[in-house]
Amino acid sequence: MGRAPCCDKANVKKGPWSPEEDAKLKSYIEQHGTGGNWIALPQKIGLKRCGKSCRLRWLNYLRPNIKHGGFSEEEDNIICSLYISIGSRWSIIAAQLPGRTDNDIKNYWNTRLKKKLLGKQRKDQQARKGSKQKGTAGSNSMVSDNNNIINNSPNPYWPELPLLASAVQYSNQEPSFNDHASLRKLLIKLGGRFSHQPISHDDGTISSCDQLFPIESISSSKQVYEKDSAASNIPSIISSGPTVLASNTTSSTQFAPLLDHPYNTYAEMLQGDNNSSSCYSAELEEMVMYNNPQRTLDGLEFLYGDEATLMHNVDRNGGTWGEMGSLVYQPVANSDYEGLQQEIMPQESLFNELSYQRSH
DNA sequence: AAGTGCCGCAACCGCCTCCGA
DNA sequence: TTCGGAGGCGGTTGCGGCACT
Repeated sequence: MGRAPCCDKANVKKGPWSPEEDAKLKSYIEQHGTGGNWIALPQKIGLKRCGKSCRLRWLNYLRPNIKHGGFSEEEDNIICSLYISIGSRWSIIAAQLPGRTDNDIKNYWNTRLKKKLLGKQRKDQQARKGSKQKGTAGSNSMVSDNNNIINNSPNPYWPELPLLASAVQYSNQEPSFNDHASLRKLLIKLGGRFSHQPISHDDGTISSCDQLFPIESISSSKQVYEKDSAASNIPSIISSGPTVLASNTTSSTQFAPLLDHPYNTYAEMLQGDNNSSSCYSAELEEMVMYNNPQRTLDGLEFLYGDEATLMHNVDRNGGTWGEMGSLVYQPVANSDYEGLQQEIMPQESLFNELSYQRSH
């Protein structure tokens, strides 16, 4: 027994909208508004269209101040940053780009931005592999790629993200993510119930944590994360990896799911139970699904790294390949600057790529 | 000039959430 | 508390235009 259709499919026109239909819909809404009922609207104005179709047409094309195409560099940056932070929440991303619709941004991402980044990333990976073979000792490749940005940052513990620093300022428009505070406010607004939580460590110490957590996942994170399908109930704005959410405090940050993980930190998890290499990728994948069951970073698989690269990093660095996981997972407890550097690295890398693409 | 393949975009589909009865 | 309708959203599809052969 399927869901009842929202309209009579047989008597509804599909396909592209004609100028006449557009005009009818536009003039009616401009005069009377939607009346709070999209389903009834097409009958009122004599359109043989589904109410949902009318809504979509209005929101994406007919309403005033809609922009199409011509995405700016700032917009690219915002889209990428938010995609990394919250995944494919196009409506939320669109809300930060005045005049843009979620559909537009989604299309732009799928057809252009993703490919752009992917192409460059593959180049970089090949270059890295090449340089590793040459035996460039010790350093983490991602860190070395981005040392300049990090080292030039005024705050070594929380380097200003390029996006946040350069986010376009829209006057008289919706707030942009021009600072961490406003971003946090937005997330609170969107996600509702978040809390600042102290972190209890296994050694009995408690550290302040300025990360925002969904309250329900704090109080019962174990139960929540044991329910695979129910994991989607976790506000995914948090669960999908808001790296940019972390404040500029020097306190540790920790991701709620890890509180109940048998390992204290993600790095520890990687180091422990080192009995087979496959367990890393399996756990990685599982946690990706936990964090973002339906919204993995589609098209950004490169952010996880290919398995060869992954294993290579595990071997070389004794399991501290947090730079791979950090895009997908939350920052684990970090007390050292270098660790934090590694966590934010991939995001920096993306911005570098954007800049690179722009300049080539 | 015709055929073919690719790409981008508009629109649809179906699931999920919200809200009121 | 439950249920059903409507809105909202993200994923997917299909068509039209363009480039290439």
